[in-house]
Amino acid sequence: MAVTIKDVAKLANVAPSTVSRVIANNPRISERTKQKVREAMEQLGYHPNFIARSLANQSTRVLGLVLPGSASTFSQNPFFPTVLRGLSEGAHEKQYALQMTTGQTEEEIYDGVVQMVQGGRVDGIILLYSKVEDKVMNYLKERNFPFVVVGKPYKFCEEITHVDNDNFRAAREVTDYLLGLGHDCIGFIGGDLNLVVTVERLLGYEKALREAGFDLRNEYIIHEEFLREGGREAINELMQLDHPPTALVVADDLMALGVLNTLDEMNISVPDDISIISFNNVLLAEMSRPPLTSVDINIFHLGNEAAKSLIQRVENPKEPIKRIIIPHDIVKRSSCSKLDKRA
Amino acid sequence: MAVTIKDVAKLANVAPSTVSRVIANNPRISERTKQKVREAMEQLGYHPNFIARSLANQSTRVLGLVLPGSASTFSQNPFFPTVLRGLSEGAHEKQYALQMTTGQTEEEIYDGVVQMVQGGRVDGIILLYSKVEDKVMNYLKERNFPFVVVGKPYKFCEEITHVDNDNFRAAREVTDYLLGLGHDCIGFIGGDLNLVVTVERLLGYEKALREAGFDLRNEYIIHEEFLREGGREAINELMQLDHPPTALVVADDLMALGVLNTLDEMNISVPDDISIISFNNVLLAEMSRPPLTSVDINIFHLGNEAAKSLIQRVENPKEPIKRIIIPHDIVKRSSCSKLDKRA
DNA sequence: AGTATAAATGGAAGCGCTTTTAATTGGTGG
DNA sequence: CCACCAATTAAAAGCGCTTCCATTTATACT
Repeated sequence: MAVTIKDVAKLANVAPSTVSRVIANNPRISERTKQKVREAMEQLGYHPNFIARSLANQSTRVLGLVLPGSASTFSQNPFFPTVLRGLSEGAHEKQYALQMTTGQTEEEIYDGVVQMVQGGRVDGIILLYSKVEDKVMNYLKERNFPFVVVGKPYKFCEEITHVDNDNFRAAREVTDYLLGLGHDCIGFIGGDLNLVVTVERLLGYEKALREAGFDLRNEYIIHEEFLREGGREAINELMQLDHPPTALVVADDLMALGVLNTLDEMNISVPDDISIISFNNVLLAEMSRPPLTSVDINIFHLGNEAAKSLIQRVENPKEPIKRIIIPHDIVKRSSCSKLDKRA
Repeated sequence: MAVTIKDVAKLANVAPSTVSRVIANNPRISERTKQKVREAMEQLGYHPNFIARSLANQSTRVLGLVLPGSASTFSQNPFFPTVLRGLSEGAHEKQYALQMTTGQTEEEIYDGVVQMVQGGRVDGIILLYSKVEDKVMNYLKERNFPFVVVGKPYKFCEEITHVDNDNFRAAREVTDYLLGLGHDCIGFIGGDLNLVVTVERLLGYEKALREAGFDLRNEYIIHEEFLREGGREAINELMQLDHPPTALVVADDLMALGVLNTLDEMNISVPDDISIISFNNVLLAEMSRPPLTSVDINIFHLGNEAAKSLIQRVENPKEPIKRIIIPHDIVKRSSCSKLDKRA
């Protein structure tokens, strides 16, 4: 059995309560006693037991993380480790630990969250995704358990603290940018429509086109998590149209890489034949050929702010609901060019 | 305050201890009582408090995860989310949760581990890297705290349960493969030499060359975490040699992508001018141009087995030390070709 | 000196659960 | 009809810590 507060107390000739106060650096204990107790702790190699402390305090200093189901893009997308780093640093600063739910199906994940919450394992929860109808989010909201979402909640946006980019605006800007380059046939390739981020980006794209006076063409919009096989055909179809798009807005760098790849096979050159702009600006955006023009969404900050604001909320339940928008910016590389009007 | 075991006991008209036994499904409780108690639990929406249980049991059912420092490759490498998925599924099966240490510097990470261990936060620890001299590993080994490492421990390999690929052999096979394609000038591009995996792969490469009767040429070996700028120059230098290599063994897909990119800029064609083979076979290996021939190391299994064997160890301290080798296989795509001897 | 007051520390209860030990019950067989 | 045993269930202690309340000790002020 490890050394406990009692052992320290005995050695230092004080009461356990005094030792506890020394740990908390309670001002009601004299410096002399503190010193004495600290020496005893040192000597015995004492480390406070977190579990016992948690039980007494009714607080664990642990934040729960909920990842989207395993099958999703996440499992290979560098987005993930990067937010995690942000979260991790934010949590560490305030001495919080991170714990993840594990589970493959949606149901398993939900159960995991319930366990975390009702089992008192965590003080707060971070949702690393935002889906259109999400059981987990509803549950947390109903119980009024402290949580933040990374992304924009589908509903009750004003009532849920979240940190997100302005994806709508970003998509508009990006589309405008392509428009500005002279493109008038612009396609959109997005991910899972159940994810709010996809929806937002799509809406921004549509808005920009409409504002510029263009009709939306359904054939120009492709949805799928088609990082692999699926993509090939989709792109193929797209390029077989009478007026194939001369530019594409792609909702994610990893997807864009797939698109790049497929286009190359089809002998379509980027950016000469078609321009591509994508989102996230992960490392590989810079390593692809051509390097991708991509919207840097500041993934690290997304995570970092999420952790920080959750902790605030946990430590002060009266903390008001917040919506934190992380700025984005377009990093121009070589995947977009002016439309050559000769065609 | 949440509903406790006492509330349930009161409602069911039994003692708290009985409720506890019902939770554990203790055979000493009659079916009739169990039923009664379960109904009460249901009615009150009772969920056991994990913290209290952990305190009483001296066991948390939480596994600690130690990631390499944030600056490392990890933060953008899809390796990470994939092992995590493997770990996560392995842990979930046995109802364990995962908790991460957070910390940027090596010192911070070490402190985090000590907190986890001495603070009784976790029952076991998984090291997601293996460095040449690792304070954390030494600490865990010394304390005889249950842990496994993903990768091969630098020292005490026989005394530490670990799960790894046979990277030495894989590198040899890969090099032999290139040799078999007629290449006789083969370069090696590796990551951080402090990581055991880099060393192993390098050794395998060297061994293969020596066995084939070639001298090792230092100019052919590049080390750096040069995913970005650094890489450019290194490759440049390499290709300026009198006899530039006609094939490269690259220690990681992400690196290989960078290399591919740089070579393209230099107008060197893969695989016509130079063949490339890399490791890990993450998704982007398949999405690069040309698609990379890569060693699939079964990242998911690496994580999965790590979780499973740690849990075994935790639940049975007498469990013998194990070394688990996950099989690898070379996935041939289009980045390697026979050497054209015309040159 | 004597009491009021503040400062410092000790004692004990309690956080929610498990587990050991004790008590109760209902059958059995002599 | 009662001692005796197995089967159930209850009571209480304990996990290591915090914190409320009580007690002691030092300091100040009449």
